[in-house]
Amino acid sequence: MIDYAILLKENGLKATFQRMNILDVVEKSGHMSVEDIYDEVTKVHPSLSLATIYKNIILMMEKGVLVEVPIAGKKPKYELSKTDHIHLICTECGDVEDKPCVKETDKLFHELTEKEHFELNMRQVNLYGVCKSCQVQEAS
Amino acid sequence: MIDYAILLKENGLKATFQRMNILDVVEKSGHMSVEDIYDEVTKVHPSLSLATIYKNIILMMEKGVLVEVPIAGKKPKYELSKTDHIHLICTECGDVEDKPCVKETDKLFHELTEKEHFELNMRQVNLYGVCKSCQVQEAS
DNA sequence: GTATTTGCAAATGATTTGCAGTGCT
DNA sequence: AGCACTGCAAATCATTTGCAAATAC
Repeated sequence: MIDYAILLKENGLKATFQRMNILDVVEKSGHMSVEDIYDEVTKVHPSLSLATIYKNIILMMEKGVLVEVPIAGKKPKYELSKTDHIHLICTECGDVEDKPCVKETDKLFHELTEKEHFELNMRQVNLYGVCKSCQVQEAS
Repeated sequence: MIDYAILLKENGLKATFQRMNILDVVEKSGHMSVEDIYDEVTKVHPSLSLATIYKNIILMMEKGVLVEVPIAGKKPKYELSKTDHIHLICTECGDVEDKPCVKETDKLFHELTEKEHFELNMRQVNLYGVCKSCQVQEAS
């Protein structure tokens, strides 16, 4: 369990009820769109406005608390900043799952960018396909 | 030089002047946003409407002629469908460059998804950082 | 107490849609 | 000739902004 108040203050942001709620639902679900966040948070905190969510996503991204996960053909999702990982994205149900980064892959990316004199700051690996449970449903 | 008329017909689309112009500018530039495409194409074909670009991007994506490249914090870009590759994305100038896929990486992704019983259809690897020429400019 | 943040409502911007006219095959 | 495609204008949807009231520290 993460202490969002500390996380926010460490990053120079006031620990408001709204922000802690946003982080809470994002952490629980893993990956959420703006709409998803709004729907979830308003269950607990019905007066929270969409504008506040937009403002805070931008702010928390600037401070490095949240990261945007862009997805081909869909609205982006947001996740808490964490160690590098791979996204398995189901094109049927839209679910996003994290998998630990493969060490060798990492090394290859570094070699590639070094050769190009490209200063590498962030990696995003998206693997699109059909997840196990959607395959089962298709079969029926 | 690609024959866009054939490419379109092979994919069940009529070879209109507009579509060929869109494919032409995308192929030349490599990666373009909707806005970029509009600006370029209207130089040659001033009456082409934004609506037509939107409609055709969607259609050509459905037919597998174009692919969307989602980019964290920016509008997506579009590219011609081609063999798998890695994107080096400069966060300064926005430029996107293709690099050939690393074979070992590919294998690792397959192993990972097989273990998960995830049916892998498409990979997108985005490496974000600062390109060589932007580093030079920053130094000055 | 003060600076930040929130929520509302309005403004902007991006994308989509409907439809009459046009063009590909 | 016939159906698919285009371009326009209007409609819709997503995101941003300005500002007065509320809140964290």
